[in-house]
Amino acid sequence: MADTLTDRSQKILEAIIEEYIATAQPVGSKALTQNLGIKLSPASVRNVMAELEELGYLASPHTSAGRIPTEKGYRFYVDTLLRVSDLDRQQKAQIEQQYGQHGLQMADMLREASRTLSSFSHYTGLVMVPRLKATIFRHIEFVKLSPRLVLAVFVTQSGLVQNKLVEIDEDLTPRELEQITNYLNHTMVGLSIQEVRDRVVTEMAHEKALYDHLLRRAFTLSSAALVDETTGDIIIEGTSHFLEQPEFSDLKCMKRIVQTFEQKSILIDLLDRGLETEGVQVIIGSETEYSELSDCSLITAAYSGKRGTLGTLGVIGPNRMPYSTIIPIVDYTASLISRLLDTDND
Amino acid sequence: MADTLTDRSQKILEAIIEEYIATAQPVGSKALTQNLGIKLSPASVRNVMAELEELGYLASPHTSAGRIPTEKGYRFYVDTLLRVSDLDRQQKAQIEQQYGQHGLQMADMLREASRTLSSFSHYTGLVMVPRLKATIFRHIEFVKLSPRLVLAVFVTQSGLVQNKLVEIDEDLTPRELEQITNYLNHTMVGLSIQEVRDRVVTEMAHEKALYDHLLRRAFTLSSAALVDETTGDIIIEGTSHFLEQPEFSDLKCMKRIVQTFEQKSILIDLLDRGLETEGVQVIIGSETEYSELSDCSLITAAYSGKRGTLGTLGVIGPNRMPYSTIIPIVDYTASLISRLLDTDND
DNA sequence: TTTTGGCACTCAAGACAAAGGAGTGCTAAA
DNA sequence: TTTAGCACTCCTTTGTCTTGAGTGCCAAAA
Repeated sequence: MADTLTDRSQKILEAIIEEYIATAQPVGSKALTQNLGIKLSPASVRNVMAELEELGYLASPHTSAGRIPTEKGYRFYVDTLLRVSDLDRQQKAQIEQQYGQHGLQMADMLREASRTLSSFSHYTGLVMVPRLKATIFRHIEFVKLSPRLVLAVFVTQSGLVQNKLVEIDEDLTPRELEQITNYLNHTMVGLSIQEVRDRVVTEMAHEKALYDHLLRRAFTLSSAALVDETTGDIIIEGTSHFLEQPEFSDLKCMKRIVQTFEQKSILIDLLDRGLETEGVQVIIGSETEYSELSDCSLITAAYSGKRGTLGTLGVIGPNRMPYSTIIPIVDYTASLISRLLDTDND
Repeated sequence: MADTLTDRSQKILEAIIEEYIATAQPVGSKALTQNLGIKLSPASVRNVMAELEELGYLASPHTSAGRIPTEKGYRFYVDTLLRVSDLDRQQKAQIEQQYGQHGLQMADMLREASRTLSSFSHYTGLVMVPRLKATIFRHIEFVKLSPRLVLAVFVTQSGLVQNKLVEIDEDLTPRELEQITNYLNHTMVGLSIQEVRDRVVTEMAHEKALYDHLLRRAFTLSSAALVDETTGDIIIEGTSHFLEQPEFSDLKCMKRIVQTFEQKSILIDLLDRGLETEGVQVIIGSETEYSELSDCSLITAAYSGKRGTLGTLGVIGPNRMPYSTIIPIVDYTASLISRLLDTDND
């Protein structure tokens, strides 16, 4: 019972998985020999199917139903059997078109990416908003809201605007605020947030800074403003596609998934995992390590700006997803976003 | 057959509606006389029920089921029968607590409001983000992203940050941008956006401005930056609560509603309607004038900042909603948000 | 005149049995 | 090694029957 499948077994497994993906119905031996390209008798196919079930690639819901793929089956399919083709020119153009018209503000672009992912895949689109940490300083501005409250508005290299309320201990005059702003904008521009933070830390340690009142305040303010919210954020579009999936017609199960989406934190964690990975990543069912999503799969890819990875995006749907069509969509969207972020502003 | 109901009819109608709201089951004559406070025989109740059905307040799904309220029934209930009590001290404290911990950035606060509305009502929370038009100028900042592209970052009185990409015809030096920024921030602070726009228009018409290069540019830039996006935005939380409602167990119908939510535009329109209304507004079923939402009701209220109404918020759920408990929640949340926006920054 | 008890009627929902069918596993023959 | 045949399983569908909740109406009671 070698773990390597014969060519024939693989062909049959592939046919079963693809048929199941298309129909959501257990696949029987007869269907395989009749409509799908299997040139064997049903009986032979049955033998192979029994073997595949033995090995854990298939399962049968009950005796007299056909077979459905297991997670292991999907995993093997994705790793070994699947050939993903590139999108053809027309599809690429269609996707690209979604972004063309817009004024292309960063946040809008990411939202549009999520929409596009959803509508082209017919599943749910996910886009992670870049972490502050991963971005590059372009501009910071402090707006005084009340004597002790300052709104820090921070613009990244790629045009993303983040803002944060900062409480301060001592009142600052508008003049002082302006000086601080100018100082920071001159010294920090072009640095990554990580570098900015390092700089602030080292300079603060430096004795000289302690004597310069203004400098000290500048550093205090900026370090408060640039604290990374550990939460991160994520743009989800097309949750309603889940309602189309027959596997989730059970309302209880459906609700658990939608609630998981609303809560976001789990999805953020899953998207985070793709940050360090090159290319498209597929997470199937329990590989998510969350029981809430044990029937869901994710297809993710990282996108990047000028200097390294900014975030990830992808699609989530049931395990039974047409991987061969969705993987290129995710892949292309990620590279498109990367390109747009790169060329847009320099 | 007068359209005015007798006292007795009203009592029975009220009991039926409240029972139906609680159980989602058609209400029969027996149940009314046994458990609910109706001191009549089932037969008498039946007579009244037949009459109420005749008048259009009730309907029967089929002969041998009880009665369920019609839209007209709910409308009469909300307008005439319903006595809403204030929230008690404890509930108010509980709601307030949700905002206490936060750093209370405007956007976060609105999101939190939507969450709170949803979790306290067990339905779906809606919060409309203030329209630019309704806000008051506090600060504007231009960040140059590329030679022809400027990011305008605009902070409102209440600390809401909006930003917008502006394309410009001619290159501006950082120095010029800074001057423009300073000029606008000095002259426009405290004005409503409407006033700022008026001002820009009149000044532009003024001959003098035409000769002042910088001034002209300042006005061009600011008018471009302050164009009101007609779209508006809305924060929706707790869509998953819809999955709990037995009336939407039909997936087809469920999906239509969730898609309507995702699209947002219809909800924006509905929330817009509450802008000019004082107090809590209830929109029942087909009063929405959207067939997609013909089985949904909204409870909305406007919230306001220092100077007049900023936006609306509310709850959407099935027609069968416990209006008596939700109306005070919406009402209190609206006033709480108004208070927070008022006191927070001055 | 209003209320109530009685009674026949309706209709959805649930239980049960029978039939149908899709698919399997196994065995023996090709 | 493949395939045809066959018994077996078990879900699904269909039809029938029963049950029960609730109604409408009528005649008697208040």
